Amino acid sequence: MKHDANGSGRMTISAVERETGLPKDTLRVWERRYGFPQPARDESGERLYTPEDVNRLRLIRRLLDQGWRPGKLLAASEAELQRIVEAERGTGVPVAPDGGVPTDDVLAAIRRHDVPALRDLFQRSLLERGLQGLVSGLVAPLNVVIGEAWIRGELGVPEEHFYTEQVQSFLRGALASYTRPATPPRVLLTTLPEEEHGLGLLMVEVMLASEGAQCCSLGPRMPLTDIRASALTSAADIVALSFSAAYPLRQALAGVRTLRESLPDTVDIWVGGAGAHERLASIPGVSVIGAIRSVPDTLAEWRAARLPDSPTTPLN
Amino acid sequence: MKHDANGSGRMTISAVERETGLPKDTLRVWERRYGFPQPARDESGERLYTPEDVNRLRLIRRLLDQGWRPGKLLAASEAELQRIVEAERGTGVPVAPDGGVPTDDVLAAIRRHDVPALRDLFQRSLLERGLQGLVSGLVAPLNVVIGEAWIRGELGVPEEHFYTEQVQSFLRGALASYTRPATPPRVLLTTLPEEEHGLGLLMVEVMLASEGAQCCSLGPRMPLTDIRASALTSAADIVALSFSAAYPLRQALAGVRTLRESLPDTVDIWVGGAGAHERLASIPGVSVIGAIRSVPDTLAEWRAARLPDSPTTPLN
DNA sequence: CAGATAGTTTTGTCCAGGACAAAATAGGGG
DNA sequence: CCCCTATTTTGTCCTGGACAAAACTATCTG
Repeated sequence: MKHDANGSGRMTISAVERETGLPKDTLRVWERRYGFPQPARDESGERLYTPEDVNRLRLIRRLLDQGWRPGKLLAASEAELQRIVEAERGTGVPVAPDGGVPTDDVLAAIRRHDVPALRDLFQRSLLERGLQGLVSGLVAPLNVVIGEAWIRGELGVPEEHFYTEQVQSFLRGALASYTRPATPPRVLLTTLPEEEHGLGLLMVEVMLASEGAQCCSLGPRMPLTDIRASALTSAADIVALSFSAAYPLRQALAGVRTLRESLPDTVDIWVGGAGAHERLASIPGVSVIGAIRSVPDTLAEWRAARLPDSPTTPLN
Repeated sequence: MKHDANGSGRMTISAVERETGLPKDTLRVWERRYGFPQPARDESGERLYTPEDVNRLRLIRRLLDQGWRPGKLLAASEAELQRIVEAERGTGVPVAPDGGVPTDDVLAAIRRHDVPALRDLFQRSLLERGLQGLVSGLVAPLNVVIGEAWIRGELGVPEEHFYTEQVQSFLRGALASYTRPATPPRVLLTTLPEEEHGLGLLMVEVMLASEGAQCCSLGPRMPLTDIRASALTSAADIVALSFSAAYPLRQALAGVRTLRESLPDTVDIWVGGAGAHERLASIPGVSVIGAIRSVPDTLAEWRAARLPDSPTTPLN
C-alpha cells in the first residue's frame, strides 16, 4: 500500500514498474543475476531506486525493444551503454524533414509545453503540405526524432506523452472536418490486445481518409474475436493493424494468422508500424506497409485490383 | 514467458491481471485468505483461472471501486453478490435521458459494433441539443448506463472500450470544428499520474470550449511538476483535474494539496469526475464540480468574480 | 549456400509463505 | 458531532528456488 516516491526522490519497486514498464519480478531477478540495478533499502528492507537507476532502466527497456539482449545491456558499463546508444542513432527510418516545418521548432515547443505554438506549427504544416504531407512529412519524422532525443536524455517521458496527446488531438480534429465521400474500400483499424499505441493507427486513418476511403477505427487493444465480429458487421474490405517495435514478432505472427483464418478471403489484412516485420507478408492475404508514406500507393493498388471498372483515383 | 489463454479458455495469472487490473500478488493472497478464486493448476503447478473466475473478479473489482470492502465481497456467495449488485443499481448520478436520443439505441449500436450507426446517433443528438446538450444529456447518462449494463453482464469489456473510443473521437472532432474565440479564462486540463481515464477531461473541455474558454488539454497522467510548469508557461487561470471513482480519496487530497501549494493563488483549481469527493472543496482555492452540466455555471461564476467589468456571458 | 532441425543458453514469469505498513474501521473522549 | 487513538483489514514486498518459452548456435540436408 505504499505509493510513490518519498520526499528524497527515491522510488519504490512498484513506482519503478509503473515508470519503466518492467515487471517487479523482472527487476528483482535482474538484481539477483546481473547485479543491476542495486537499489538501497529502507528501514524495513524494501528497495529504494534512485532516479538514475530509473533513467538507465528506461534506456535499457527501449534498447530491449529494438532487439538488444538483456545480458548485454545489464552487464554493460555506462560507457558501453553510451556506445550502444550511438550505434542506434539514425537507425529509425531516415525520413528527412525536407524543408517543411523544422522538427527542431516542434521540439522546442514541446520542451516549453507550449500548446498554442505546437498547434500553430501543425497548422502551418497542414497549410503548406496538406494533411498527408503533415502526417508523412512532419509527424512520422517527429516520431523518430523524438524517440532519439528521448534516448539521449534530452526529452522526458511527460514531454513525449504531451506530444502524443497533442498530435492525436490535432489529427482527430483535422479528420473530423473532412467531409467523407464514402468511397470503397471500407477499412477497419485497430491493434491487437497487447498493443497500446494508437498514434500509428490514427496516422494511417488520416492517410486513408484523405484518399476518400471509409475508415472505422476501433481504437487499440481489441480481442481477435471482436475484430472479426466488427469486420463482418461493418462489411469491411480491409482490416488494418498497427504494431509498435516493442511487439514480439512471434505473437504478431500468431495473432495475424489466427485473424486471417477467421476472416473471409475477400477481406484483406494490412499490417503497419515499426513492429510490422517483413515475415508477416508471407501469410497469404496479408500486406505489410513499410512506410506511412506508401499508404496511398497501397490503396491505389487495392483499388486497381478490386475496382477495375473505375479509373485509378488520381494521387494528388 | 507464458502468455495468454491456452486453447481451453483457461487463463494464466498474468492474463487475469491484465484483464481485471488486479495485481498478481493480490490474486494470490486472496486465494490464501478467502479461498477465492481457487484456480486449477497445470502440470507444473501454475494457476489456471476459468472465464467465470475472471468475470466474477471483474465484478468484484468494480464494486471495490464503488467503496465495498474486499472481505465482504470475497466471502460473498454468488447470490449475495447479486444482491449487492442490485443494491448498487441506480446509484450513479440519475441523469435521465430526458427525451433526446434514447440511450437504448446507443447501447444497441454498441452491441453491434456499428460505427456508422453510433456516429449518426451522436450527430443527431448534436443537432437536436447542441454540443453541450450532447455531452450532459447523452454522453454523461450513457456513461452511467453503460457502467450498469456492464455490471449486470450485459456488455463486455471490448464493447465498453469501443464506446469510449468512439465518443472521444466524435467529441474531439466536434471540438476541432469549433473556431475558438480565445476568451478568458485559460484552462489547463489533465489528470494526476495514476489516473488513466481521459474521457471526463474531454467532456469538460467540450463544455468549456462551447462557452468560449481557452482550453489546453495535456492528456492524462501528468506528473505534478509538469502540471505546474505547464500552468506557468501557458499562463493558465484554471487547472482542471479529473478523477474517476476508482481513485483513492487520500491520494487525491494529497495530490491536489501539493499542486495547490506549488501554484500561485491567482490560479484556481477545479476538480471533477466521480472520484472528486466533496472534501476536496475544503482546500482553499479548489472548486469541486459536482455534475458535468454545472460546468457553464461554474465558469460564469468565475467570470463574474474575475472579470467584473464585462457583463456576464449569456449561457448558450 | 539457403533453410530446416536439434541442442544449449538466456531470460521472464511463477510459486510459497512469511512479514509488515498503510488504510479503514471502531472505540472513546472532548 | 467531530477529533484522536486502538484494532482490524488489506495490499504490497520480500527471498530464493524452479521451470518453460524464447533466442541463439551448431549441425545436417537438399
